[in-house]
Amino acid sequence: MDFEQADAVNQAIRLLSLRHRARATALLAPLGLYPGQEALLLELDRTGAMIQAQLSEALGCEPPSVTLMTRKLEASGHIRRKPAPSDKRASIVELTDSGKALVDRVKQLWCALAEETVTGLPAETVAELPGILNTLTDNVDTRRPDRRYGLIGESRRAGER
Amino acid sequence: MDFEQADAVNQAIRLLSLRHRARATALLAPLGLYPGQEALLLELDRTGAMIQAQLSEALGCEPPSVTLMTRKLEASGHIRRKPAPSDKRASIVELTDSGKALVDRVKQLWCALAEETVTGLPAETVAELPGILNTLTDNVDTRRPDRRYGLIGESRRAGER
DNA sequence: CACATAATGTTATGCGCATAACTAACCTGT
DNA sequence: ACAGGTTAGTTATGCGCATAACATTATGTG
Repeated sequence: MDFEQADAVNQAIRLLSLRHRARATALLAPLGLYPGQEALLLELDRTGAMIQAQLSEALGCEPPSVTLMTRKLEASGHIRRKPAPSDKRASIVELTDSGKALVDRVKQLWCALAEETVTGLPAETVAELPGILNTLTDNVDTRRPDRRYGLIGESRRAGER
Repeated sequence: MDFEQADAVNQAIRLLSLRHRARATALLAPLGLYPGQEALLLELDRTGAMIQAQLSEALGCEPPSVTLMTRKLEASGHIRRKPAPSDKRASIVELTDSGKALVDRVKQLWCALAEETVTGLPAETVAELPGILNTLTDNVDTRRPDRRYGLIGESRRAGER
């Protein structure tokens, strides 16, 4: 692969990151949320109460990031943290009523953003999109155990058909 | 579009952003570069010396970000800033010899990263990838003049075939 | 059981990126 | 020629994310 093509790919990913995040920031601001926080709320809504370590795993970010996110979301009243009875180190995170209400609004925004994002693409491409993006992600993922070699069959991730 | 699909798209973009950037960070670290800086160097290599405002435009980030990036790259000796003769407000940014040497190494890394990223995708998909990503980007781009409606024909960006 | 090792979470620090507020220089139009 | 608006750049501040270093609790093995 020559540099032109490589740069086209890398640059496109970089710009998409910037713009998609910027758009998400703008949409979430009226709800008093910063980007990244919505992912935490949605995960709690999807899976239910869980420990921070699980959140870190699910969100794909490091424990210190989760510490800060949970602290801020707790301060704004959308989540609650309580000690885990079975493990004195861990704290269980769950949505408050305020948080549950917010999630509904976030879901709407999320649909609007996704539709806006894929506008103009053929339906077929849209259908393949999550799979393609997840493949790209897995290819550069150094967090999960290295399954970059010997990946058998399809890579599977949340949201894939 | 229902929430499941929407979330699959948004989440995939978010994770790809995180992982691709993380991988770029790891690859650039041995060169003493942080992610984002490589884009500035590559742009200078591609287009030649330019003013910060043009860099801001080309990189798709805000002027204050360019101020900091240029300051750090200047401190590490890869670029040089000198006053523009025709405009006392502006400063011209250009690569130093050290910077030019670095660019060659960055280009190699960039090719390796892109190849790693698209591993396992059919060649046809790889060929369409920059176009798809640029469409997504344009769809959520609030920076450029709003061409989200009435976009005629193809959206064109650097690197598109 | 004791002790080494692992896992959970926190604090400190640093980078990229953003917005807001500001200065200095450069146009315009009248 | 000068008043008003625009543009180039900077500083200050804040968020998300990362890594490093640390304290605390769990756990598995001698």
